[in-house]
Amino acid sequence: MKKKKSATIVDVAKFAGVSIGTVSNVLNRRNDVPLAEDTILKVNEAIRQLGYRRNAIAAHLSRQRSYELGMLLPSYDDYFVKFAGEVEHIVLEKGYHLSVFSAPDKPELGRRHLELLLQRRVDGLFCHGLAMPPDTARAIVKEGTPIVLFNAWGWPDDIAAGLVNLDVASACAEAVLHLYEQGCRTIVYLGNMIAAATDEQRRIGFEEGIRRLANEPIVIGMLDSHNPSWLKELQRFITGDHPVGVLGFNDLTAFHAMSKLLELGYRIPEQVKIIGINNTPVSRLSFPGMTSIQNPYKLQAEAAVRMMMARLEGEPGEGAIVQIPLQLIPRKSTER
Amino acid sequence: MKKKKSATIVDVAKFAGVSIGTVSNVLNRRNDVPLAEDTILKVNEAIRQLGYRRNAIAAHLSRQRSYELGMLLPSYDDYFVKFAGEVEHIVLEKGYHLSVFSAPDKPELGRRHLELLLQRRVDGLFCHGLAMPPDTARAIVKEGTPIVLFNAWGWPDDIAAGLVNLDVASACAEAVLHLYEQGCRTIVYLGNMIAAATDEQRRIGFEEGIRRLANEPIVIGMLDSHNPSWLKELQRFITGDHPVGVLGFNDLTAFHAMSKLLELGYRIPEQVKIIGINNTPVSRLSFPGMTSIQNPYKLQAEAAVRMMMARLEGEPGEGAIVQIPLQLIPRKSTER
DNA sequence: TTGTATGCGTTATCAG
DNA sequence: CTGATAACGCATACAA
Repeated sequence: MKKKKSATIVDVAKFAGVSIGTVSNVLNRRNDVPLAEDTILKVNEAIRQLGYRRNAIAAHLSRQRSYELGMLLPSYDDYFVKFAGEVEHIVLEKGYHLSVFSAPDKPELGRRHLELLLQRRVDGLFCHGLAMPPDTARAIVKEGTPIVLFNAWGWPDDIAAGLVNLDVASACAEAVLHLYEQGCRTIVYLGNMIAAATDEQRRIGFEEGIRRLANEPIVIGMLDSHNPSWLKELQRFITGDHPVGVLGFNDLTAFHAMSKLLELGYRIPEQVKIIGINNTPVSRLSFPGMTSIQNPYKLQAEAAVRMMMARLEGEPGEGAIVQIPLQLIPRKSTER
Repeated sequence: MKKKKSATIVDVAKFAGVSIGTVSNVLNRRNDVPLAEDTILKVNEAIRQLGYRRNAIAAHLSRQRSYELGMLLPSYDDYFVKFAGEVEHIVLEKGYHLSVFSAPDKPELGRRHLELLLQRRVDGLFCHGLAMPPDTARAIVKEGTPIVLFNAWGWPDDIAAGLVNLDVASACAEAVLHLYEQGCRTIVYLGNMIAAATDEQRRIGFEEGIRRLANEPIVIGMLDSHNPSWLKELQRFITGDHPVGVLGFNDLTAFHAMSKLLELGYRIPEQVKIIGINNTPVSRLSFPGMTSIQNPYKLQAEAAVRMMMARLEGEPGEGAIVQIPLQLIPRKSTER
């Protein structure tokens, strides 16, 4: 119950009848230091008996490395959590600890998180493009802490140790084409102006898709789900000649639209076809099943960690840029 | 770019022309040590100029406290993430850092996480009842690290510094009554045998609700969503005389059932009424809107942190037990 | 009010 | 192969 002080390396050394340096050596199994089989046994036995547990704080101070990595997220949304979980898992295998923070639209809170991480002397930072302004990032890197950015579209590429962007734009363009192929002649993007930078990529892709359809007679619409009249405006597009295609900001936005339309009596996919983004459980479980865009967070996590490790354990090297492709998952909501 | 070594307290002292002890004093603004206004200014100026940032690792080693708290989760499900985020936010205000881990049904991974946290000398642990076996918890507490348990139903109450359980059982009982009041004379629980301990609480509450209806002529059913035939079995309950009430393991399970039934042509809420648990966005956005049970994660987080802080900063005290009430949110899916 | 000295638990260097 | 010993950066009694 009381703060019973735990055994230290000194206790172990005493118990095993060896010196503290030796204990440290068997603890860290350093390959350039040969060890007697017998010593190892003695030390391990002492560790067991005393219930010794290495003090990571002291080790980190001595080593001048924290073996901690930080991650700054804009929110704890489904996709980010999965990404973070994946990164956590991978870096754990490599002996690192991941500290995750999110600062939902609170710049001031974000700075506090960052300061905390920096005070903890994290060895590196994974950072979403929305979670930190570019010049802050540049300053941190200049002071020696590598940063791997993800989903930082439009950032200057001289800042980070790496840049891992989802190719959302291409996926959205593909989605537009898919809607066209399924018979839509009116295609609408239902966005989210609050999440500006994220929204922009979807818009860019949407417009790119439209551009590829330049010679076709289609009507396009750009709506925003934070505008109270989005539903009314959406209804105006539904004329009856052709099905209307809707690409939502994410699965939830798309699902919201689908529910509202069903409630109003529209038939999906006959009158309206809908596509979401992120392929969350709701898109799979809804009726009708909702076409969505799979977000390969695992791939992205692997790429991000690879970059971080290259910087941490290898050469400084160039900051690589990687585009992660997404995949359209067709379901009932866009069938012909 | 290079690992430019950052300024230390020594540099600051030199620059300000004071001693290192003084710098430490102004840094920590200890109230039993008086300071000259002038010294404070000089030191702060030096800190600014040198871009000094305190090394938390060294401070923690010296203080013999890590100001880090750990959290062990069974998964990164929506509810847990929100709870964790809330705890993180609250403890941050109090100067603590929260490290969250999840070990989706991997006992071995869970042990590694725990070991890591212990090596980092966390000051305390928040732990879900599913994330650690009771005797492990007991051993840790005996060695001096306080544990606050949450959703650890059925745990012996002598272990932890505190126990914060959601009163899921009562909420489920209430849900059963709600279904009855809305006209259901057949009431079915659609569970999840994989999440045994969690499922059990729902079962207990469901059965308690049924018991209160002991004098009424009702048919009850217990199904499991992991049994491939759950949907067929559920259909058998739908005879047409009265609406059938379904309580799902969580929103997703309930939503899944609702979608499947809609697909088969059943009408909701006329023929089947459905209740989910957790009140996630999908329950609000679905059509028809799905009645759900609100999980007050913020309340629970506050209670958990309060207990932890009492143990950390105050007296050892008794391990309190708190039951957090949940709230039924009625929507279309259970209307008469 | 400020400075000095010691300790925190490890790692790493370098003689034995 | 093993054992002293000096960092690591800071906090804190205690002396001045």
